[in-house]
Amino acid sequence: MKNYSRQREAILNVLRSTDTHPTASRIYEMVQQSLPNISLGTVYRNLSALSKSGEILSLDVGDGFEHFDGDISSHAHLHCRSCGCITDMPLKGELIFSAVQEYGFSPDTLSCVVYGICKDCNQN
Amino acid sequence: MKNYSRQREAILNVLRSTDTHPTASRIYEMVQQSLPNISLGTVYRNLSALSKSGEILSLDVGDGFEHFDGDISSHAHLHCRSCGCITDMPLKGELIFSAVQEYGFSPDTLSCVVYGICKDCNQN
DNA sequence: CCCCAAATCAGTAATGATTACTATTTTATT
DNA sequence: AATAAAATAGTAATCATTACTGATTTGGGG
Repeated sequence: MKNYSRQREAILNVLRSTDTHPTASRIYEMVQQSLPNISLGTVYRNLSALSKSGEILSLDVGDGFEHFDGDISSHAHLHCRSCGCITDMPLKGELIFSAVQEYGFSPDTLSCVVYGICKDCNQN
Repeated sequence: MKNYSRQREAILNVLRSTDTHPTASRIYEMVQQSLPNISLGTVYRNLSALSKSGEILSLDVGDGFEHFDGDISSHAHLHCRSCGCITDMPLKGELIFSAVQEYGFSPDTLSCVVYGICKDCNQN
């Protein structure tokens, strides 16, 4: 049996059933629908544990909030300076990873954030 | 005449004469050597202005601190999980930028952070 | 089924990087 | 020199995140 608490399962479920990149407090709100008594500290603690174990990704786009991503496949993030949205884009990390190794650096994770204006904001 | 204050000039000089990626409070310490009475708020305000105007880069590696970079040429950052150092690596952004545009996204800045273990930490 | 120890929790308090505020000083122009 | 606008030093406030504490849950024997 997995050594997961109900709380941790619920957090993981929330993250795996969205393609948004919610913050801790947004995740807190979403998990409250199935576990009304969960505490914010529990959300933070489990997000930290899941991130450390590699089951989820932590993402920092410089807006003052830590964002989380249940999709750990290799992809880049497009962050809109206007509306703040974060969208995914496939990205092969091999090229960058091999270049990195020439520096004696052993890579484990790649975080690629492109800043700009998203499609919707461009049209409005 | 540039509408730069002495304080802003000093901050820019500090950033352009190092290849480290200092935090605001480290920059504060460094600038104090030439301007002992500068205040931390002034450092933050000018870093924010310089970053907005594109003269410097703001960099977030997820260690809880905002880092700043006086080198605005296209390059990736290698962040060591062991010692916390940040080193530069040349990176052509064209490939990623052109892919991004297929999403209707207008890119202006690319932030690429590779996490792992640096050369020195690998040897110790 | 019951006990126990380890893990996790809910709730709250503390932390600390960053931002906001205010009275003063500097700067640019006339 | 006078004036108005901009920037500053110093301090107070903000708020996302982390730490803490006593209670609850969990799993493994006996």
